[in-house]
Amino acid sequence: MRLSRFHLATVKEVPADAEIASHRLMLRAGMLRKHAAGLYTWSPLGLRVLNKVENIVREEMDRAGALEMTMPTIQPRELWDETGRWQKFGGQLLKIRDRKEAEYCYAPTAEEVVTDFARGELKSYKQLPVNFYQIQLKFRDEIRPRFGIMRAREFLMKDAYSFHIDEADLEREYENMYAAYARIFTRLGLAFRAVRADSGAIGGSRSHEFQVLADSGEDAIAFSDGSDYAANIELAEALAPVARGAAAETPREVATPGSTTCADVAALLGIGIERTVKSVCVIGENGFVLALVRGDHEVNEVKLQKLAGLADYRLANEQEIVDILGCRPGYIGPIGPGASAGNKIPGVTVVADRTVAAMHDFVVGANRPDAHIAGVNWGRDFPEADVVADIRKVVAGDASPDGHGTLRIARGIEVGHVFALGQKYSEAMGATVLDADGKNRFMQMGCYGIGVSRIVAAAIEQNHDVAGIIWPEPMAPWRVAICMINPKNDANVIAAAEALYSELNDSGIETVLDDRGLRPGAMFADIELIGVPHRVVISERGLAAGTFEYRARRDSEARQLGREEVLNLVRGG
RNA sequence: CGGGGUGUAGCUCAGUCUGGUAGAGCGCUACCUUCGGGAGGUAGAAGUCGAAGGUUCGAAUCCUUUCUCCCCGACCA
Repeated sequence: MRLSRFHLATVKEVPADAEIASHRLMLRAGMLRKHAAGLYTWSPLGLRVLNKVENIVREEMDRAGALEMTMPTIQPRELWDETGRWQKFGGQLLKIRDRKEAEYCYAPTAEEVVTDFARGELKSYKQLPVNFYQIQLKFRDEIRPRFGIMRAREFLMKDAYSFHIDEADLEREYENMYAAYARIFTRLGLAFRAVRADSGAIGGSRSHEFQVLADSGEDAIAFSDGSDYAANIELAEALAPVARGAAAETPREVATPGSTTCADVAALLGIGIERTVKSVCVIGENGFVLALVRGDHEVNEVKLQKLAGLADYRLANEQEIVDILGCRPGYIGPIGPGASAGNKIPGVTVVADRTVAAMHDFVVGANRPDAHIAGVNWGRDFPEADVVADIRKVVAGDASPDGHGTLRIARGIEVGHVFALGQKYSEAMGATVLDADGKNRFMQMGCYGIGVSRIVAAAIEQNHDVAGIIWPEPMAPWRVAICMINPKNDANVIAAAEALYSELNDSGIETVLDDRGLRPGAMFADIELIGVPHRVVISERGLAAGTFEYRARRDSEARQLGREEVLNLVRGG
């Protein structure tokens, strides 16, 4: 490609609200232009990169035996009613009507359509297993699109769906896809980690997310320093602590005016925050629930949702708290007015984190303004909790759930997800095949997603410097850039550049020739910003000395080298 | 969904409080000088000031309505 014929549209300034590196750099490099919240045009430069990612994903999916196809982006309501997801998917589902007022949605995913396809096509176990996939735009009406293409509303996704006669074969394909994903992200040159993920209310057998490690990631992941354990923090188990210690103190009310947080109370009393307990008020199916975690811990919403009656819980508002506990937030606790073992607070279910259930001689809110009670103990000063469960987020330093090592916390960008669905969709939609005994059986299903467009942003988060993007070679728009210095002054510069350009392209190395006639500084700035891995500079000076200048994007200095040396470097990678 | 902010030239933003008829930098066009790290000069083109309504002799500026985009927030009591 000659840059004079390409639409390279770099800019120096970007909107102040582009906050993370990948968003800023994609805008500055002219890869993206926004039209509305979460809706972007991919420029020719952006698309070159996106296509690189897409092709690697396609190659590895094909290699893993999956079959590419394409399904409609506009999908009829009837199919979504079969699984109940027309309602359950919520506000992220974009619903539209045609001229006859018939209802459709723009696909956020394609389980319904692929299952509809499969139940029509697949009649015998002999046709199984099979794995269908597509690479296609999806639309999810995100509450808050942000970070450019990282969390856009319209995005490019590879979605695959596999069908099996039994769980064992689903398990085999799950492993197959897991391995294919690892190959894809390795080939793309990304630092990633596969982590156990929440399988949600769907109740599938297993689920793993592939997370690209980056401080700007929206997900938190926990991993052990002593084993290969890694999980999304939503899922990571906090191990049950050792048995509760014996009560040593007696309860005493302490005045804590203005101290509404555990940290405030601990500081006021001169004790460690790990001796305080935090009370969170939520409303579940069966009414008011007081969830207790240690003062320095946080409630894990996903874990809490899994408890009976809390699937659709919400936080209580201040009025509800006052009505039930007779006290405003800040001084809430599990102790009723009488402070005795038999004294339950009417209408309140107490759910204690396992860590809290093992505490003794601790501090809780008094359910009276400006007061806490210190030195309290379970079963003596108030009843044992109605439910004891793991409801807290793990923190760095917790023991690893597999018993080996301690946990650390890192941030990640979810770029892939593999999921064993089981029979959720095949049952809901009646997708059966005849087995070897001539009996109808619901197919076992798996689904496997990759955020193709998100990978582009994630790669930039991991690979950039002050000058711009540093593409991993497999996704670079071009492998080599040739820059000419003052070509107008010396026809030999043009001749040498053209010759090298032809030779590289002819040998299959994607090369861009900067023939725009810019001054060197502007030219170098552009080539660095768009992240081309190898740069060759051809100048009158260099030709006189019989050398080209070579610099890899990650190098700090350029080198003057002979033509053959440059060719070897550029080819060798 | 709640709270806050924003909208002026292709881009980034001043100007709005205190009403008087449109500005800067970058980019773009032409020419001159430059030419190894985003050059300098000269001359230009370019905006129904988000939209609608109102107040006023006069509105980017004040008032009302509405839309857009952005940020913060479930909350840790």
